[in-house]
Amino acid sequence: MIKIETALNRATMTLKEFSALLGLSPTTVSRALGGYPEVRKATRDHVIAEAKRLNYHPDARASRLATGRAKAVGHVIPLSSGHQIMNPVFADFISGAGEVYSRHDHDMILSIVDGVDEAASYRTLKSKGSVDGVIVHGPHLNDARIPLLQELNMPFVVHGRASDITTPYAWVDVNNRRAFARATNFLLDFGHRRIGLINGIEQMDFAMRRRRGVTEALLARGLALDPDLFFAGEMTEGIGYAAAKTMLSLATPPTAFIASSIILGYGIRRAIEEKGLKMGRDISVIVHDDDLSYLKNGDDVPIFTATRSSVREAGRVAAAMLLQMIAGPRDAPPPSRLLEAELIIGQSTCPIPR
Amino acid sequence: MIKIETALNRATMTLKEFSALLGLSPTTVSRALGGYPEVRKATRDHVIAEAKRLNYHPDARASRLATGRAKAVGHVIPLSSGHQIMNPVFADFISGAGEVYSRHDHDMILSIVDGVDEAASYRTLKSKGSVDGVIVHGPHLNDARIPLLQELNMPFVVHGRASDITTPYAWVDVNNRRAFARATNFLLDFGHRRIGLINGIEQMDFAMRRRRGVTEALLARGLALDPDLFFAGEMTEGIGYAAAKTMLSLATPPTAFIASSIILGYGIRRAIEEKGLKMGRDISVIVHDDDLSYLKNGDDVPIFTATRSSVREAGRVAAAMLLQMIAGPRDAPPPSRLLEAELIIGQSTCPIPR
DNA sequence: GTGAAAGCGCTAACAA
DNA sequence: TTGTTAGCGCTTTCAC
Repeated sequence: MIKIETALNRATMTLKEFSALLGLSPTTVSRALGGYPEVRKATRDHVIAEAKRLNYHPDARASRLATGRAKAVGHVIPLSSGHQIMNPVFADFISGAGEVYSRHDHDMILSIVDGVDEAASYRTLKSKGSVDGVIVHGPHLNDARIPLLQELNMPFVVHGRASDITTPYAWVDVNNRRAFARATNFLLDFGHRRIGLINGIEQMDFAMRRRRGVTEALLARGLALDPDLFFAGEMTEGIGYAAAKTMLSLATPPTAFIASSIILGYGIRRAIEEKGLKMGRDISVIVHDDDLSYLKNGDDVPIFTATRSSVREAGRVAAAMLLQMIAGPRDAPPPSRLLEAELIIGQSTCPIPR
Repeated sequence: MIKIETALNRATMTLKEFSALLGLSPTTVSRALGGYPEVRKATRDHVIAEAKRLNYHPDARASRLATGRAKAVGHVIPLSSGHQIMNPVFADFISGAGEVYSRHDHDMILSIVDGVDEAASYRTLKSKGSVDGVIVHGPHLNDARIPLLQELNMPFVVHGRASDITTPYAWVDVNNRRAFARATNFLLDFGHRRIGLINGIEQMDFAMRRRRGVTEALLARGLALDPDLFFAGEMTEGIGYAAAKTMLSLATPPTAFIASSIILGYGIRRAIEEKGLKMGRDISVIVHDDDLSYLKNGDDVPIFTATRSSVREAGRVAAAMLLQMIAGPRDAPPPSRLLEAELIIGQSTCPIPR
């Protein structure tokens, strides 16, 4: 009795206390809250209303132990690729995924694992049981995490793909190859022949696909990607600037650029203007970017043409996919989705090459 | 017996199985692994070695229930301020905090709560018990989360401060006021008198402090901040561009700018160059930025002068503080740290105003 | 439709 | 120093 009195004055309450308060058994209350069918509607409604009124929430620690499910999903960021988490694209993805998790009452756990013994980190993750599944970020062409997670029988969804891996696995990716082929064709149609490509590091699967999109489009018109007009590196302003500057100093400089990120684009613009040229008049620039949020809300950035797709949406899709894999049978074939990138044409592309 | 045989072939093992394997009691093993003193060194070493060899890790769900501690920290991001998570500064902070958590075997939980009923979200968080404490991001001047968390008796550390709140609470902040006062003095010393300030939204505590730093420095020389030379808004490229463009069109335009973020800086540069002016020659720009990682690794961005401080370090400090609060007595006075921002002077500041 | 009771795998008194 | 035992708060058979 005393217990019940005090329960109301505590920040938190147990199922036993709460059910005693309602004059019901813990079992019934648990079932009512858990959405199990074998409860009378009136009972359920009453339980739910009272839970809300008294702010009762089942202790997540206890239900995790009892069910054996963590109700949590891990997003693992290798510390080595420190740039990964800094990436606004990553933040957007996470934010989309987070929406889905909170809708399904799952936690999102961000683990920064130091690359030293990545395999061990995943083994630990599995055996501690604090997540039911993971999202794999920034896959390399032949990413070791994929076979590892398969071996551990840990459900996972890859954001992107690992082209060198042939066994089936679940992934969600944006059609990078196509987006870059389109951008290239767009420039080619306007007569550009010398197109500079400034890309991300090519161990990353997405960067490789983007280059392939460019080369394929060139090839289709009997052209090849001039090594002098190609650069792959970190996607920073400084790198974009340096790469563009070098290319612009060539005997026959490019008449257009394709850049793998908006940040590279800022650098490229700097190099162009330093040469006394003007973007959109003297030289075309197409910037690929996956939904960079600080260019949203009515920003007027006419000097960029962007190929954008909602990475946030990709996050939502991947999260939903993973939750389904966790809930459903483990032997279902891995679902995957290829999202088409949206192509936005702005004012900066000059129709006629200089 | 059979149980033990199979345990080795399973992905995961219980304490009971593991301890039986070693011929010890579960208690002893638990103590050895948990670092409790009352275990013979030889025993502990053996247990640790075997745990490693057999990849035994205690089930986190069970230990959470048994101890009543979640071994997890929450970072709550209001969805309303969607820009929050997109922010590279936020990513850096998170990454620093994450380092500390993984060193202390704590999980980092990212919750995206929809701003609709934020209070309820925190109550739920508390009563579900899936975190031991939280980090509060992006505080407003009079942030409602602070009294709420205090009422809930949930340990928390604020990244930044809420100036209108007088009750003591734990926070970690960069000295924004001083950084901006310094930047202002720097420009004033070179003779600048018309300095444009392009700031973040002023409900955010950091933005208010930055403006205060500027006005105080001006005031100390008998000057005031001209309303025409002040703009506060979202920190996007487009906003920076628009604000700078407006100011540059004034009858007496500014001879220098101070910008609250590198992204604003990119926009300001665009406006300047569009006017046919050149940064660092015709006009000075000082950009404040908290360790924007994509300007790191040897980037050569001479046109920016930046006041930088390691937000990553702030993340580390805040995380360590919170872990200590969780572990220690609840009645200790809240610790707080004011980190000084590093001032980096580059080549873009022209000594003589135009 | 509801309740009693037995775990989930660990930790922490208390004993030895 | 080690082991025995009783929970932590929930879910889930199994009876009623």
